[in-house]
Amino acid sequence: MKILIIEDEKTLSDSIVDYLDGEGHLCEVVYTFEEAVEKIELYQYDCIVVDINLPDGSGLDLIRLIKKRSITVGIIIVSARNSLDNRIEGLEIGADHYLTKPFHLSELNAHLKSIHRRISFNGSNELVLNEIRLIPDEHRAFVLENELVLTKKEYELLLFFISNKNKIITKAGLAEHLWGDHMDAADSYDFIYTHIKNLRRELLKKGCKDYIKTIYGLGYKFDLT
Amino acid sequence: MKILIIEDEKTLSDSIVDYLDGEGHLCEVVYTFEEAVEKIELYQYDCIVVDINLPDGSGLDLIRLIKKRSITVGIIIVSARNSLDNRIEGLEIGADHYLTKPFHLSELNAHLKSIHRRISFNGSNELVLNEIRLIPDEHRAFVLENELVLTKKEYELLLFFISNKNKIITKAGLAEHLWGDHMDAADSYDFIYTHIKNLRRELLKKGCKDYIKTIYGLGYKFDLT
DNA sequence: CACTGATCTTACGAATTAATAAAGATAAAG
DNA sequence: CTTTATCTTTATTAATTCGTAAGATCAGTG
Repeated sequence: MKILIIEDEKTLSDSIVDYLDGEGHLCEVVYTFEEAVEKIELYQYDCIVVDINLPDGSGLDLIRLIKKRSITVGIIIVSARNSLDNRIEGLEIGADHYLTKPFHLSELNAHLKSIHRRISFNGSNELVLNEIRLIPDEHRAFVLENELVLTKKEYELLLFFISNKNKIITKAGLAEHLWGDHMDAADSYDFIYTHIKNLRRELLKKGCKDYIKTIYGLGYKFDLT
Repeated sequence: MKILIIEDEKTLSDSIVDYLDGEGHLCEVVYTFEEAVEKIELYQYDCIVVDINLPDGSGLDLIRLIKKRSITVGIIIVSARNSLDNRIEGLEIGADHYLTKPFHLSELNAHLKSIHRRISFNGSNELVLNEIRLIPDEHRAFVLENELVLTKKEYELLLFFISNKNKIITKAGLAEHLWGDHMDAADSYDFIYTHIKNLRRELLKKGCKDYIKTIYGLGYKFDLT
């Protein structure tokens, strides 16, 4: 999942990022209310983890903004205050979970999983698309009953394709989502060819139609039409 | 989209162009205030990306000029200065977004997308014209339920026709919008015939009426009357 | 109706972009 | 520390698109 962390205590945000990276998520961090607003308006995240006490504003206001703009994103509030008021207010305006500092990172992770389940598949814990079936919890993928043998990048690639089915995805867009924003324009995206090729081969090997269409000069499209 | 980049640091402008080309945009670059004024008065752009510090003037003045002339164009400011003043002034006089150097190209792209959304369609993300339907976000076009198979140029051509429906379009006008300023006045525009023909054939193949009327001696018209 | 210039059509080659394979680098596991 | 798996780079081959050129056709004009 792509997660935005809004937390001004650098020690905490660092350790969150470390942990979630290890869990296979892609994290970005901002330290202020203002930065958060900008990020949220420009990019799409699966989930945000937001501290209520920010140096230049309240996390609750950020949530209000998100709801006003009808942005769909999982929301986990983190706060030192443990007042019941805050908790209730947070959940009332649309947050999904509330964590009181200090908390165990595994708690955060559990909440994330619950959000993941909710957004990825409606209740079920599988993601089915024609003959393809993903079990994100377990990082596994099937074509009918055959399990695909995928590396992490290949799995992420497939997941990204599936969650953007029928849309054209540029190589830069792929790079941004799978490799984060640490890419330079000078870099070439040649390695993507390799991953695409490997994913295609594995899908084909397990008897899957080639849904990954190349859009010459632009990118790729996972085409189910 | 057709985008004018006004940035005197050649390294930066080059990498911007590279990136945006990859995203399917058409870019032109100028390096000075004066050149920018000239371009803006002569041609039409969907968006400009303007550095505030230009060798012969201020990007802010350029924006003022644009507003004074009531030219409609998306404006993204790029600046090394991070003073709040500049930012506020830029946005106040009518810029849409502000980027502080250094920035990631994906950020710029996100801003462009937001502008694109605003100008392309009012709320909806489809562009419907009789039996033709465009989804600019996805670079796709349909005739009723049949998807058209178009190359980049063909798609752009169709989009340009549609956004200038019922207007006469000269070959020079077409060349300017689809090929930018990389054309010499001495060049002939014969290659346009080929693209027009290919587009017509694909439209016809998918059962579309021939809306592209030839105006002998003048150009073309996408005629819906 | 024939002439002229504009437009259409077709086919081909250069340039760009993508796919593949294999080697090298990096990271994870034993 | 060694081994293994995964990721990235590099080089080669294949595919697609764009634009050119040349001939055919069409519209306007005297």
